[in-house]
Amino acid sequence: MSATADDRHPATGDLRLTKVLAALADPARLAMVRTLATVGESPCVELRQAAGLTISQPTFSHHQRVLREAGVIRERVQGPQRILTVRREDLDACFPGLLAAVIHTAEEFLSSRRT
Amino acid sequence: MSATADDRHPATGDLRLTKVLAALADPARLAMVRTLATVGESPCVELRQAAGLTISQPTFSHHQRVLREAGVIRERVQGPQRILTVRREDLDACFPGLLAAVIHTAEEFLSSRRT
DNA sequence: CAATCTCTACGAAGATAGTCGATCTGATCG
DNA sequence: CGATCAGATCGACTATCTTCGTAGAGATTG
Repeated sequence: MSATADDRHPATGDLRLTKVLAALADPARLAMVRTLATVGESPCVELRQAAGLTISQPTFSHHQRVLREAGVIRERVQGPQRILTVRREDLDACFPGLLAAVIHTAEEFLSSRRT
Repeated sequence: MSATADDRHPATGDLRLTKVLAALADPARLAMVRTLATVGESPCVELRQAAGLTISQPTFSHHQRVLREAGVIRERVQGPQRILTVRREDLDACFPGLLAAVIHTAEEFLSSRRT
């Protein structure tokens, strides 16, 4: 409906809260988003390492897809690799405060060892 | 570990973000929480109506259980019925801003007809 | 005690999600 | 072109979730 849609990423106006929450309601994906929000942007391989995930590459790719289709992250092709970023502005526009709350809590997770 | 646990409700310190997000990542449960946050408290039957849910009574009871076990709502026995409330303080203590973000968005949902 | 009202608990059936190994595509570099 | 590196896609398997009808448990009312 609005901008940003390119067949792989949902438009900003098409984001749905239940989908975003479902996308974030997984330890692996939460770690991905939290790490991505911290480092700004990152290609898949590096993110998988940086997030400390021990999952297989196809599984990572699956989670990446869930996050992308929910509108949480964006993919940018750069040479042979995909650069991932969090769709901060779009998420803040649709669900004000949500991302901040999730990320802030997620950071506390790191230090308090709760998952 | 901390207070509030009574075998049915998790203690405040035991709340997990992924569980809370998963509990909220369902249209029916989201409607329950949003409505409950608005009316303050309500027994099951009234909440089911107020939230505009067309699900069966056992299904409602199931969702109610998911929310309770995630620590999102609290049940208080009053005569033959259970009074439900949102665990605002506990949620705000563990995940600052999360509940507000979800509820605020949910209210916009009502008027903009997006689900 | 019987009836009723409010919910819980118990399967069961169908759908969805997470995981992986194997394979494929697409870009880059000799 | 051949090799390689970065990911995507394809089944397949398992586990969990959603939903319901039926039945049960606890409180209140006659």
